[in-house]
Amino acid sequence: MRQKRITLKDIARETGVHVSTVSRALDPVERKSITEEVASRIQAAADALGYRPNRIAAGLRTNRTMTVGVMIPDITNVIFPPILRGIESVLEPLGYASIIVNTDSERDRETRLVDVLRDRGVDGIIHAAVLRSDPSIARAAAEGLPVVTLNRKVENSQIPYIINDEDAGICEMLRHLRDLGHRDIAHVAGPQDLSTGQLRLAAFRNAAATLSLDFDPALVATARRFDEKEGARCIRELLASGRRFTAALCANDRLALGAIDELREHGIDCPREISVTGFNDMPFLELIRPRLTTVRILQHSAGQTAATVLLKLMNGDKAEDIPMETILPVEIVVRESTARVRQDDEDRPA
Amino acid sequence: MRQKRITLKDIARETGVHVSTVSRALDPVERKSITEEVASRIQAAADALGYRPNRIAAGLRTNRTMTVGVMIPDITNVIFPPILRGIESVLEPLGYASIIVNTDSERDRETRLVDVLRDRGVDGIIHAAVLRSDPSIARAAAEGLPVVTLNRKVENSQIPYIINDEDAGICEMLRHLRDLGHRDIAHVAGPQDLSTGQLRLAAFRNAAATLSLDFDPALVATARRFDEKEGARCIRELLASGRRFTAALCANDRLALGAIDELREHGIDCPREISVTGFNDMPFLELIRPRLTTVRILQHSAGQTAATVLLKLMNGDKAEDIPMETILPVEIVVRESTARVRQDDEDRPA
DNA sequence: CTCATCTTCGCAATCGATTGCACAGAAAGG
DNA sequence: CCTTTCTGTGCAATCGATTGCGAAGATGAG
Repeated sequence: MRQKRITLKDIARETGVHVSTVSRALDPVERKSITEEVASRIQAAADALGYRPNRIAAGLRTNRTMTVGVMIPDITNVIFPPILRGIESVLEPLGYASIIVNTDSERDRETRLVDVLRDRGVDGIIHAAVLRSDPSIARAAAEGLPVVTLNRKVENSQIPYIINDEDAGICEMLRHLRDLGHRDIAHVAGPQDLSTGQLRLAAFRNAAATLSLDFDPALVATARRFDEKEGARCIRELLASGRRFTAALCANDRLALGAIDELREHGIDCPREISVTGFNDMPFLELIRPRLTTVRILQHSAGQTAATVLLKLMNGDKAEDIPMETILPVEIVVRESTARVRQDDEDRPA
Repeated sequence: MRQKRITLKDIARETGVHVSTVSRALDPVERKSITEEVASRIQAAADALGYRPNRIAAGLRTNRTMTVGVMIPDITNVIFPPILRGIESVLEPLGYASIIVNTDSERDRETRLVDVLRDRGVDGIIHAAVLRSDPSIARAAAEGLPVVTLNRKVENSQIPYIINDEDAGICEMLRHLRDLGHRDIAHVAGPQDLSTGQLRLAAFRNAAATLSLDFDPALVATARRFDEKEGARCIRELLASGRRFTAALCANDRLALGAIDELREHGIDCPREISVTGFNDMPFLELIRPRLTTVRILQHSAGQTAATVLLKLMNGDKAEDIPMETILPVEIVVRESTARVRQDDEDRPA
């Protein structure tokens, strides 16, 4: 049979004091307003009975559930689990638990899930979904719910955001390719309805300008999803266009892996004939040949940072203590999928 | 400013009825005990005001939170996210949310997290952790909390469990190797304090007997963790032992991948000289050469099944309607890492 | 037309913890 | 020794929804 829980009332009966006294004695901050002797007697009784506070009841009264909501597109996407561990690493020791929901990047799901989280009384939300617009989360934030976004910013809002320095990552990567002698560099862009896809394309364009490289719209192929199949399709498209290119900078690792596979199908060797780069540095990359040159993102610290900012928000810290924008550094990791452009390619006039 | 929530009381005031009437009108099952006209008036008011029930308050009264706890070793392990999606796919449509915790396979963490979940009043727990013993979860179940375990059973308990037919998987794989002419087959075993590691070693031994193959303890190397590095180390160990083997059946994919890499380091080709097999069929395997022959586990359906059984438990279904044991089928997927044993090897007398 | 039966709804208790306020007794000050 | 100020504890309301019970009012049977 289901054991009935020990409540404050039980302890009160046991120790002969009022439940409010018990409540105070067990609260670390209120405890000092209670005679030490009484407090420790209560503490002892609580321990003896195996008292465990009922967070539901406390939550009803205090309106704090010590729970946060985390919204991500899809947990099976390998970049998210490390983020979640990062979040957990700062929140869990403080007694917070998190409810994780997958939006599958569908707008109506996203809207519904925001409500689901609010109904459950979460104290705050970390929003790592990637749709480029979503009124529901903005509304929630406007109504006072602590919210931070990860990997993207919500326009026209006061929502703090944490992003990776993707601009710098793309730029460094492009510089790396340029330094290897590449001039005709294609971009396999991600879906343009996802913030990551759009941001990285913009970054690519900017980086080209910064490095005084030509930006040729014909050398941009846009994927419909972030997967290998689309990476392959984009490369086919680029190849079919007849435009010459010696390198392809892809908007993420999976696109790059698909691209390399497809090149191989066409008898084109990476990196000897065409260099390919990825983005994210997902796990297991070391095991796939050629080992992919990519941009490493600090997923774990991104999660930690998001959690830290959310905490400040939930604590009601002063606005000036809350960083509205956090840009995390990225680094390029050079492996085997990029190589110096071939002499005959390099010599041939553009 | 934080908007104050609409409560039943607000609707009651608005419609001129008692809050209990409102409560009933909004409850799909109680609704029929209310005049249709009143009910729809209340419904309209609720919609107009944008009423959202406070699950915390309901939870306090009913002692049901519509929340389940899910315990896994580590979310960054690629086999767990599909399980979680499977769980979600059955629970979420019914209004349940899940709190996911990572145990890191540490006993004290596991114990503590069970309490964390209970304090939050979860209605049930799906326990996919892998330690071979853990009194805390058994105690929770004994006290009446609905619990099901995934991937392992808890001895001496009435806890329903869902497992994959690993015995069959190992046996089929061994048969596959035997059919390819292999006779000297090594086993790279997983950690023996984890149920998966232990189960698969036992399965290997049984399968050898079933197939009348020799089981040579000297051809078993035991990994301390389920990762590539340990797979490599085990292969080194086997190679160093001087015992001859033409195939290595590994307890999971990562061990297998490490093994193949290490063989390559030693100038040994897989599959030409030594065949290697994995277990789990994790994502991205298709991208790694040689493509690994492995055992596919239905992670998603395992999650679904666990959730379904947990639901029955939480609904208080009759004991005979609750399957205590569910064994999910597995299938071997033959790719490139296994090949027929070489003639000279085959001919050479054992 | 009366009494029994049903429907429909209101009343109030309840879940367990928190917290503003009141009050009693002790310590302090004059 | 009496007032004033603390200090420690009790009292009771509160958070919002649920639900057993009872009381009107409606309906029906006789």
